[in-house]
Amino acid sequence: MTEQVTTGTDVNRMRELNALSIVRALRGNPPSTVTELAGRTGLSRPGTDVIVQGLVADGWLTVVEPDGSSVVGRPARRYRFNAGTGHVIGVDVGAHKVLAILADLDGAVAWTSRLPVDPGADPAARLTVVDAAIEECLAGTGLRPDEIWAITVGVTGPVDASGRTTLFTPLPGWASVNPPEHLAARFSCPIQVENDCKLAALAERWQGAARDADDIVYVQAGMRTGAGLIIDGTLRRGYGGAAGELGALRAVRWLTAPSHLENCASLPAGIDTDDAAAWVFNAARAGDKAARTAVRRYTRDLAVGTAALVLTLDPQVVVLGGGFSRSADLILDQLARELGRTCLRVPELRASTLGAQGVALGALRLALNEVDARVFGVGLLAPAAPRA
Amino acid sequence: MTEQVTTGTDVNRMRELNALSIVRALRGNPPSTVTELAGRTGLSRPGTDVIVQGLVADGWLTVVEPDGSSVVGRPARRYRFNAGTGHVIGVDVGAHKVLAILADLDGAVAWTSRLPVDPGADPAARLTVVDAAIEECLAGTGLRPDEIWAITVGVTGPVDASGRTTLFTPLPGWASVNPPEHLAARFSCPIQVENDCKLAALAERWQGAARDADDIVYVQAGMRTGAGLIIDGTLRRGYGGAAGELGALRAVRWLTAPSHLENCASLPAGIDTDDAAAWVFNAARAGDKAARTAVRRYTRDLAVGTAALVLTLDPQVVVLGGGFSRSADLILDQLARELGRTCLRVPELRASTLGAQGVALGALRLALNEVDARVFGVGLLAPAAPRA
DNA sequence: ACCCTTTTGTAAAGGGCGCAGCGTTATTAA
DNA sequence: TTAATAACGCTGCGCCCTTTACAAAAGGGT
Repeated sequence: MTEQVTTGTDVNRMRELNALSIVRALRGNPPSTVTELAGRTGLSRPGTDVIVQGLVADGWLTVVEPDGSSVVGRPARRYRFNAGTGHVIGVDVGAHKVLAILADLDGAVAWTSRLPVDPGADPAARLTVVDAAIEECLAGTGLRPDEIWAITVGVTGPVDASGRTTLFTPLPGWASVNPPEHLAARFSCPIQVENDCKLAALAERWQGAARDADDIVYVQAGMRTGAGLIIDGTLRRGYGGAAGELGALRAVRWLTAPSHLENCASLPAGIDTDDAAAWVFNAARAGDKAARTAVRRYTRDLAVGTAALVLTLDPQVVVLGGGFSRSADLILDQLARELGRTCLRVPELRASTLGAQGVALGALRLALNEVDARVFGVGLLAPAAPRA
Repeated sequence: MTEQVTTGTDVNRMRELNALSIVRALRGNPPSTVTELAGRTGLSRPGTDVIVQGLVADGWLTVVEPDGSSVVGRPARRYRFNAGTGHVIGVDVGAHKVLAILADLDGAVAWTSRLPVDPGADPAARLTVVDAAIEECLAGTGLRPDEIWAITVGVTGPVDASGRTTLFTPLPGWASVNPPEHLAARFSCPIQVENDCKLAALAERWQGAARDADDIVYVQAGMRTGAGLIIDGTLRRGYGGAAGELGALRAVRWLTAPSHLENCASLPAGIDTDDAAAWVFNAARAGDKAARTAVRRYTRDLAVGTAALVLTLDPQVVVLGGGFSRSADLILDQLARELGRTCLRVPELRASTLGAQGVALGALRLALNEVDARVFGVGLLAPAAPRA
């Protein structure tokens, strides 16, 4: 006997689907009237009204009493999706800082907390800073832990299905850490960990430079070089979560590319390693010969791996992000030329527009995706935090 | 005003969905009783019965009168999905041959036609052979053109959204040809063109070496080297249809890899170029030193691009196909070693099991996908050929 | 030969839902 | 004040699925 293959549609399920339909027609739109919702969903107006009343009773929707905006005729009540019913948190665990953002179900940011952390801090100390950043977000908004519906944490290095970074990570000692386990003590909602490049890619598609594209290669250009891939509108992780880790291949020269900047001949002594790249980019912009050469060599090496990604995936857009994307003006033109030499079809090249917030915003988006899948996926649940 | 976002579910649509549900629960299963279908779909037995009777009346299902297989109780009528209601054709347009396969909606092969074609034939001559191969399939099965529900044609070179191979193609003059336009004169069903590597990848997942995997890199190893990518269970084409064309990147050495075989020192004079590779593989298997070196060098170059694909996509399985996959025994071990050196996580390596039929079978699968999406996608239509 | 068990086939009753239609209500323009 | 407009809200209708019940068709045992 075969297992249950497809789920038949009951008459109750139909109403559930229609309720979901109405919520989806309202989310991301300004407050709407029942007539508008009926038009968008294709349902009849009386039917829509009944469902809307039910959603109001459940707390998903709230009434907005009519303002004077109607032209003629009886002014309609408008309904608004109650984005404040639930909240999510996205965290970026970087080498020098922890950035936590708290937002409602529409993704509207309610609080941001940025705390410094010592690059050499051990995992326990780093997790303590994560806790503190999250705590600040809760305190700032007055929310309780059980009012958080999902949390996503962004870290460097590939993340496997269990939320661990087993393969490697630049953060000291981090491989043995399991952040979901740590956070589960305080939060019972779904908690995910994801690679920072992948999250930044997600953010660029959500609110950044690639809002219009479904096939995106995001290249993180910084002291570490990485990539995040969005294919057919969805973030792709690969079977073991290591998709985009092309930098591990010696031949693509991503590992050594930043050394061109660090070893620039005209670099004055005494500049910190972390500031060297910025100095070289500025010098190149000012016309310094050696700096221009260093940037050219860096870009040439960056282009090797980028070309491999472009030829493999044929994306619509390549987004250049990471710390060096502030100097995209120095990189993009040459990158385009190099790609033009090697690629069959050169995609659009764009610079990231999100800056340092990219990873945290991507974490937010992934947390929202989790909520969407659980709460708005199959049927419409009562408004409450999903359990992990 | 926003456009219609989600489609509300009417009570009629519910029955449509349930009918679809039942068809899906029956397809790919042996003939089933109403009770079994009710169990699989979660619908009630009487309700299921009503829908099944409707599907029989529409011609989607046929009754199988009870045999003596029941153990106890009244023997049940069994129902069977009428796979013969429609048929699809998959065509592989190669340099030396055209292979056409005709199958029913279950993918059961009903006729195969393989016709030789001169490697130097111009596009018109090649299309004539395609027509002839299709004609043989129709004649062999006694089907009329309007009983074909979808056709897919596999060609070498990247295929863009319009079905043209504008970027490049190894077939002489082929860039200016639009096979769908040609076939549309005789067939009004949907006609697609797709790259041969992508189709072969599809076939390996359907009936070949990677039936269990959702993340697959298919590498076609032959006189031309190419790749097809299946990510999260779906064939990915890229924004311009050029996904997987990594071979165009000089640095990955796929273009020149076969030359190691062609230029093998121990190759006797007078051997045809097309047979050279096979000779070298045989010689290597027999212990010939120069041949073993040639194979080793070939595999080393093949591994460069394969590593790039694996690191980019982190697939579960890499399938080695193409003409050289007959000699996978000589290639796979070394390929695994090379990948182990460069990749974070080495996927399973498997040899293709479909041989020369791969591309045509993949074309068949893509045609079936088209039918599934159109006829079994949103609702259940009457059993008739969809229009292009 | 008969009855009992098991499972299928079929008919009738019941309930939920969305739709169409129409009267009611609230507001603006004249 | 009246007409026009558009949203609100109620009632009856039809459809679909479910539950319940009963008849029909086998096999097995007495």
